[in-house]
Amino acid sequence: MELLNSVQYIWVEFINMSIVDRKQREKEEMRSLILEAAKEIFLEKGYYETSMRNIAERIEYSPGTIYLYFKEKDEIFNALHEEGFLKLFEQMQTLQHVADPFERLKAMGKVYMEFAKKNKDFYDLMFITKAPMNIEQNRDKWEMGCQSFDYLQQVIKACMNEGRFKGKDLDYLSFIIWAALHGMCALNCRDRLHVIETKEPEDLLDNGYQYFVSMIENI
Amino acid sequence: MELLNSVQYIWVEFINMSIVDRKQREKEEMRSLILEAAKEIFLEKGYYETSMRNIAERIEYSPGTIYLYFKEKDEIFNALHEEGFLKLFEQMQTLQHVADPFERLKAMGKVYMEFAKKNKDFYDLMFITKAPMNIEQNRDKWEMGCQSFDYLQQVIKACMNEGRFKGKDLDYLSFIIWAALHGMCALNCRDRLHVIETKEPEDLLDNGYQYFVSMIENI
Amino acid sequence: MELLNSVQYIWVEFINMSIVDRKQREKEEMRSLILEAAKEIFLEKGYYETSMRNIAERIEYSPGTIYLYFKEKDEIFNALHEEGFLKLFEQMQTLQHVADPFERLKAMGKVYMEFAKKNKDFYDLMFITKAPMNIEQNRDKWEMGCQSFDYLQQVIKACMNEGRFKGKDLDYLSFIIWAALHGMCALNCRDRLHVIETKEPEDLLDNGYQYFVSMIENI
Amino acid sequence: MELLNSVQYIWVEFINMSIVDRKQREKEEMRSLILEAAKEIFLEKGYYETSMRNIAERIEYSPGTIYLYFKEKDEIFNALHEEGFLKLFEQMQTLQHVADPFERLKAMGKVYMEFAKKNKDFYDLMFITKAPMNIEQNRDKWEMGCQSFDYLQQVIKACMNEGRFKGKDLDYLSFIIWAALHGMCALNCRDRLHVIETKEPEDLLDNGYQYFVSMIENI
DNA sequence: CATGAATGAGAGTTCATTCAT
DNA sequence: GATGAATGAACTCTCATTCAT
Repeated sequence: MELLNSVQYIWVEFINMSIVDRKQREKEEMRSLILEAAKEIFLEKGYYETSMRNIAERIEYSPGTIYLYFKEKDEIFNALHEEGFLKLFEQMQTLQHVADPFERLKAMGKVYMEFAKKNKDFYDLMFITKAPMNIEQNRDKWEMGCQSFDYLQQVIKACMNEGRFKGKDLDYLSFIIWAALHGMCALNCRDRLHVIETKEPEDLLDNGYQYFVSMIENI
Repeated sequence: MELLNSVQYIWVEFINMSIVDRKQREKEEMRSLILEAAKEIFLEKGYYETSMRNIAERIEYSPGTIYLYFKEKDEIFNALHEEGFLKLFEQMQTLQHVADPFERLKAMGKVYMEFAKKNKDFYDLMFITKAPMNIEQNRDKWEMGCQSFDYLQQVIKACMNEGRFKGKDLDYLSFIIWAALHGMCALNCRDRLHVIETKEPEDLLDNGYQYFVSMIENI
Repeated sequence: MELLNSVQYIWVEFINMSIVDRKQREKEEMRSLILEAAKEIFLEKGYYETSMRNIAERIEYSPGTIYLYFKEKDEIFNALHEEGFLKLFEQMQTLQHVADPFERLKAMGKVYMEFAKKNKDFYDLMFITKAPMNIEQNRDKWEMGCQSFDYLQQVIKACMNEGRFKGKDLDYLSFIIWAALHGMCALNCRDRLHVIETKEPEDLLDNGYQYFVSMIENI
Repeated sequence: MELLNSVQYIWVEFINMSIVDRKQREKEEMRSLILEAAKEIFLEKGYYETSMRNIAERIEYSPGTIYLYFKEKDEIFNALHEEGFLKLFEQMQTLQHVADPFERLKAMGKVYMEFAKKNKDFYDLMFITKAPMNIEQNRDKWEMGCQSFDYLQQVIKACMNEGRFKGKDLDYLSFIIWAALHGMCALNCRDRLHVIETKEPEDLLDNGYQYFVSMIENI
């Protein structure tokens, strides 16, 4: 009898666990659903034209529902912002095995540009959008941006330790490298590449990267 | 009698002409007045804080009046967009006396960056903002952008004719040059330079330009 | 000819004046319309249940229209508050010819109660409602309340100067006199008089006033 | 066999009864828990800041749960209203040993005012708030108010039987007495005592009571 | 030509209440 | 019995735009 009770108890616990799990999972799924919709609309219309109502309509829920998952509009954008950086970090992880620092630097540039090409929405949000965020969120936001930049600087420093970029200042150098990449990505994000009518955007970005490499090799 | 009629007719026509002229002139003046006000507010507060009411208040007319001169809000911003390009063109004019094409290219870069530094909001509107504009307006917009780019390409071509940038493709080269400059300006415009905590934005831009020069000298 | 011009000028001025006047008048009328509606709804439902939408619906205008006449919800209530006090002051004016201070005090009580009986809505707003108002508005609000109370105190002081209310403190005395009147008015305003089932509210107030008089005669 | 069945039946009934009892008891406990939380929040923040969610959070149940014990928000406030009267009654109980009716009347006034001072929000709810309650609830509400008033009248009648308040009408007299007390309490509740800048609210209420006593002694 | 009153649509947000689980 | 996700209606307030005058 006692054994039976024990078994029953464990069984019930197991059931409960799986219910809790499912709820948890559903909650996560809903958050993702909202974030996905927000991201889409954001890309289409920009920060200011993206409304809570828009997002709610797209996912076919009532506006109030969103507030069960996010405290306020900015929290959504903050979450997207973070998600974007995590995604970028993740893709940068693949470069850990590249031993030579300059090779790694070039590979980073490639990864960065590929990310920007494939995730225009995220890229826009992370590096272009000027959204009014409250202080606390802003700090977090900067933190991820700073981390990214710090990582770039470490790699460039490693290059310098190996004798590259002689006589250059780390900050200025990092800045122009980042800016050159960002310039290409940003022009693409905001559809300015059509100005160059004789080449396709895709083509421009790919060859732009090659020229970028040639630039940092000779600077 | 007939002669008299003819004379009268011509006279009246003349009068009418001058009235039409005056009306035309006044119309232009009013448009300028509105644009000026819109520009001021826009430069102070940015696109989304600039409302038709704001503009009307500043010029001390009623909101409705603006609609007699501009079909809609975006038409005003389109006009500002144009004004921005004219301003940039104008500043580029000062370089006409620079004979050596490479010197001119470098000077252009400087002018471009100074413009972006001193007119953050114009620059934003011209090269970053993804404004909700209708097709017709968009065409005009592209035109000015294309003109700018064409001019850049001409100068680069002149450099190539002098033996610079051997083996490079004009389009790709123009693109990376533009992108590098734009990258720096855009990061500044959207307040991303604070990520680099050890240097001031002003300083970064100035030295970034120097490194940019060094890059295009060695590419 | 000059005379004619002068006459024309005056005539046109006259016309313009009357147009300006009419506009002014219409503006005032609209404000009154809004205030009237707000007052009604306020009396029916109280401060918190009175919404801008309610008010707009009642006057059959769009919600936005109200904002052309009042900056925000509280401004409406502030205006009503002020209007109420002005009305009360006005009715108090009729007592200026009452020379004897005690007679005037009693008359004031009567006027006060009549005001409360006939303007339950205003009275409620002025002396019962606890609305969240911003500081600036609050000061104005208190000012009118203080003025009222000061006036009451002056009259009571005059009575004391004539030998009445011997040995009493002016503040406490003023307070209990005001409170006794307010108590009757407030119970009426919030429909508590039905608790006394054997008398009609009207009757209670009238005779309550008589008993009040008898109280202050003998205190 | 039949006997056995009977016994079984009774036994089962007994068991059921006790289950029903327990359920009943638990239900009561839950109601109390909710009311207690509602009261706390209500006393802290007032009616309009008290939301069903607040209450649910405080007792660590879900909002839906509350609806198993109360049909709607107002039912909770009705219950609180009742509790307020019970509390007041209870405090009045302490006066049962005061034999002399006039002494008791004066003591009642003191208790009433102390209650209002110490339980501003209860007092507000009981005697000032114009709550949006349905008819049935309203009847209950009146009942308690009427009981209170009846009790006051009984005491005053006893005074009259002893020769006090000669020639006065019971209803009018009860009314003015109640009103005088209520006036002081209500002005305090709704923060109007600050109008009297030279005295503290506490002080005003205490001395106001003394003057009230002096009034009913001499009426 | 100019007005300015008015609108309608929409913004972010809150909350009492319901209901499938 | 309890949950908590979801809703729908409400809130205050803003703004581009229209239109009778």
